[in-house]
Amino acid sequence: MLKMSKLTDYGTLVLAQLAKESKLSSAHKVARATHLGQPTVSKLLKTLAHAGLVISERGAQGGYTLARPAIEISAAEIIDALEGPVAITECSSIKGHCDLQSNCQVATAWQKINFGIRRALSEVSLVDLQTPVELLATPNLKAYLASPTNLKGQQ
Amino acid sequence: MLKMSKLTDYGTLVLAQLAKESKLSSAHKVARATHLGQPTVSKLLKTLAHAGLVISERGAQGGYTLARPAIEISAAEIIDALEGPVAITECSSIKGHCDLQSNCQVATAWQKINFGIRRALSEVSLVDLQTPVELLATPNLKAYLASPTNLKGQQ
DNA sequence: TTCATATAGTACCATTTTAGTTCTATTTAA
DNA sequence: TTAAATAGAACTAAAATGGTACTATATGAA
Repeated sequence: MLKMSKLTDYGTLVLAQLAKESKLSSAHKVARATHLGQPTVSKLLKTLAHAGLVISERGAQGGYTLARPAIEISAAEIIDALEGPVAITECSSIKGHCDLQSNCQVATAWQKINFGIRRALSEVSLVDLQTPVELLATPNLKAYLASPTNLKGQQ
Repeated sequence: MLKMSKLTDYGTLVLAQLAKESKLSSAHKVARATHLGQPTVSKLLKTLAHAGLVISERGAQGGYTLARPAIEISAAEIIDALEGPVAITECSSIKGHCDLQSNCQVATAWQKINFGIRRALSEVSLVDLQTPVELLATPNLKAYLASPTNLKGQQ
């Protein structure tokens, strides 16, 4: 699976909808536009507000708006906000806190892969997510693993 | 979280252990070497055998061995075997099968990202996972999204 | 002032997924 | 014949997920 939860998927829709509006949008309005349930949208927006990705205004005529321009909101931040930090294995988030640690030969590489994916996601913005793209080429993780000094050429 | 399950993590340990042995190893032996529970290892090996990553031999003196050299077993295959196909969003695995499809502005990009991560994982082998690496550089997904024609230079 | 609108926060529940175990059947070498 | 070993299915407990409900609070406007 290695997949996002539905809520993260929905959250991206919600953020994309907010990106279209310049003014405050209420949860109700966003729900209508995205065809998602209003309570669900409300919950998502609360979480996103808590994470600092959206700003809320309470009271009548209140609502939500993006805290930053869409170009400055990354895919990694969206996932972080709605699912907690990206961690492909459990022990990659908390170093040296695993019973198997002393016997585990493979943790390090999974951690590196996790880190690579995370950084990759941090370079994709909400704008990128909204824009249909023709083709996504393959990031060559294996080449990176084999020859880390190649990094500069890739940036 | 975007993380693997514990079992996939364990499965990698199991495969790494098999890679160390030239002969058949029983589930019991692998369990001892990896410090995992024997029933759990047994279940993992059955699944891995079903996926074709290991070969089993029944009866006394039976056991498991890698179906292919470790260099030819990819991280993507391991995840596929133990968790099903990698799919960062639900609708990325089954095209055009989503209620929100007509309203969903962002599905495509997530699908592309998913595809990129999947391909990246397919280029990391079990050998890479066993070998400690110094640094994993960042695959530049955003650059790929922006200029897909850059692909050739990366391979 | 009052009220309708709207977010904040928490708690809750049903469903699904996950992790792990157990049991029976079958195979095979000694 | 028997012990060792995998095959396969079923089962259970615990955790995560998706969604809802409820109370409290803030604010603009009649």
